[in-house]
Amino acid sequence: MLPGSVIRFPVRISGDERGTSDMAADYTNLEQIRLEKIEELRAEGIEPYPHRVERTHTSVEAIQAFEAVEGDEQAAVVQATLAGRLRSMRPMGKIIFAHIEDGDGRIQLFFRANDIGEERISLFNRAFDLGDYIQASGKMFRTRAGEASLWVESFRMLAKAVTPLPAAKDEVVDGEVIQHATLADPETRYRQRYADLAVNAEVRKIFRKRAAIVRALHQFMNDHSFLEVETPILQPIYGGAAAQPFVTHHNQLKQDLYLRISFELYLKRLLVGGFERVYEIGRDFRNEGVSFKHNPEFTQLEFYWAYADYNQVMDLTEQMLAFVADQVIGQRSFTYQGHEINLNPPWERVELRQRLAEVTGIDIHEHATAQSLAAAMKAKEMEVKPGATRGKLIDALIGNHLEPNLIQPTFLYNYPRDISPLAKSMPGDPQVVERFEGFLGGMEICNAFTELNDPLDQEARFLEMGRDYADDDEERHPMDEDYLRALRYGMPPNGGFGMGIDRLTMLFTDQRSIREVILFPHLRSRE
RNA sequence: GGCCCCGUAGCUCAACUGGCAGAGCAGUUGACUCUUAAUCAAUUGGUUACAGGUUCGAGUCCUGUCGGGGUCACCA
Repeated sequence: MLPGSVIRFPVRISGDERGTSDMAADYTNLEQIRLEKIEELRAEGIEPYPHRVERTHTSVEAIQAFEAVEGDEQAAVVQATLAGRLRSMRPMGKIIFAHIEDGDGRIQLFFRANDIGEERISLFNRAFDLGDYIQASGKMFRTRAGEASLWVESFRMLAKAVTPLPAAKDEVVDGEVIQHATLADPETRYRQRYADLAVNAEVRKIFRKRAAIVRALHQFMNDHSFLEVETPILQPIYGGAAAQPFVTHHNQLKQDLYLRISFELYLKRLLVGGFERVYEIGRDFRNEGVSFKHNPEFTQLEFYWAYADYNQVMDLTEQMLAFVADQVIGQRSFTYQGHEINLNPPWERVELRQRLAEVTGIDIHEHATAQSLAAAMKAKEMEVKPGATRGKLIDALIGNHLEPNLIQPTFLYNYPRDISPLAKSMPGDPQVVERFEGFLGGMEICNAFTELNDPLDQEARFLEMGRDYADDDEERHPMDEDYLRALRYGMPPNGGFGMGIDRLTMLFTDQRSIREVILFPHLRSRE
């Protein structure tokens, strides 16, 4: 908070004032009761939000330490101070069983009036609620029911929760927490992700796995001598992909800027500068519709590899995903939406033209123009968007007829030139470029090509885009003069690669919606 | 943006063709010294997303708005 800035304190509303102020929180009955408990604690000289914690063990550490010496008469008892959030309470008169949850897991606490006095038992029952953070000290032991637990000698409040967690009850069976009537409404789960995470352990698992995936990718790239770099998110000219950008504005410079739609053009400038292998993992922003596989901001890995071509990039892609699988799930195969997917190299490699002919009966080689291809598609009763370029028609064929059925790892290669303005043409066939896309689980997850490093050809491609795309087509690539200047200094032959990390995470976590693998997915604002 | 579905207690869900808005869990009160979805008894809690309309009567039917989900378009 900056000095001098205005801080607005929420005001507690009661009685007739309820609902008349737009500034204060509106407390529910349940919250009112807990606010009263806070006052009660303070009245008894207990601070409900103390500064310091004296944790000695996490839940898992305490149980492990206990089990290591359990049954050994000579060994010292395990004394532990634990901290965590109250997740269950089972008071039985003058004893209480409760579970707290910490970052590692759950552990049971056992309170007995004989040890801590009826006063403390009563305080716990009166003023402590599910969701509160507490600290408890005592000795580890095993209950008659067989659960390693903490026999509490003292406890204190660490942070009182005002709002109850949106969960009813949990059951632990064989170490797995089974949720009974927990927070399920997707809207609330995404808008209040903190509550979702607090209550749904399997959601936390998804994001741990996501972190493991990103970690594995960093490790793989670093191990293969790729230099991690950071390039601008705010760009005066956007490029590197066919997408609409977000526009923002720099006040002092009086300049409009775009949020990047890809890293490509900046990373390739670095190859001009002499780095041979560079990569970046970061956020792209695309001003487009949202869907189960599109979020306005998403995470990508891009790398550029000097002296390699798209065939070598295909090989590296196979190794990379096998490595990620090994690191993250310890095996090469996993289930995605009921399909068994195996990431063992090699992937199926099939030429785009051949697979399109097999599936649709249309040989794109026989249709050199958009008109001809559109006619062939119409003859098969396929929908054809008026004004689409040949490349866009082919793209539609891929999306509608190939992609959904590409469940097992598959590379489609050799793409039409006009939707690949940054890829190098095939020797002897200028209408086809050395480009491939990788598919998994019916989704495209990566895109790569032998990068175009001929500055004159690149300039021609930019001009082609300008000619073939209508002035108001927002996907039209703007001419990037500075990028062309960079290419004129000479860029080594190289293979480039881009992969969506969100979609990869969907696959590894068996999630159908991208919102399940993004902590705070974009939602329309309320009102 | 088009079309379809949805929005009821803190959470999960009921409420037949329009007829007194309910349950489980959570909460509150009480009982209970090895429970673990603890149990038992009692009990609080609602502008049925919002704004209109039709009707003697609307959670239910109609119109609009807001939000979500799905799908198509767009798009990786």
